[in-house]
Amino acid sequence: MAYWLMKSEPDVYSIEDLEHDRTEIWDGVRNYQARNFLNSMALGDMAFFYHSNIKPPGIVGLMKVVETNVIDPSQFDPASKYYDPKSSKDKPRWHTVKVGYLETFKTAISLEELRKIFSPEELWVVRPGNRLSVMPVGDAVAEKLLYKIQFA
DNA sequence: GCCAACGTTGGC
DNA sequence: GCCAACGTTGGC
Repeated sequence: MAYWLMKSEPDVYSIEDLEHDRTEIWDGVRNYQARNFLNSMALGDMAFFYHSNIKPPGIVGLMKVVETNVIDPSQFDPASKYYDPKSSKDKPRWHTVKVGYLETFKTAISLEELRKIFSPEELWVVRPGNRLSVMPVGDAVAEKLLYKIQFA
């Protein structure tokens, strides 16, 4: 089982929204590196939910992958901001996963805190200028995070 | 609101 | 295939 970190702007979709919806297709990723990570996810993988573009940004909860190889429906929807006219139904460009809500942490772990605990090599989200919205999290890093949350 | 980082696009 | 222009992300 692998761990991931997935970013979302809470104005667009927050952990509270996911708690309400229980499961949701993680749509709108339009970056190939991020998509490749989505493609390599397996059932039961865990993902940290990261709130971006908010004060303070940080990890706010945990979710799990409940369905893999989901074709992102927004790529075919001309009304969607994620519409991709270059994608076709026979050859969809954008696959994603469906995630399920697990928990919202009592205390979020802010980016500032993450920078104190982890090096940029350990955790990509603390890399300066990092813009990737889906990234792997190493087992050791994930365990540290989960341990920290337990005693927060 | 600013701006650095950086991915994508398109002209050549 | 190069690279300048452009657009987006996301922290501050």
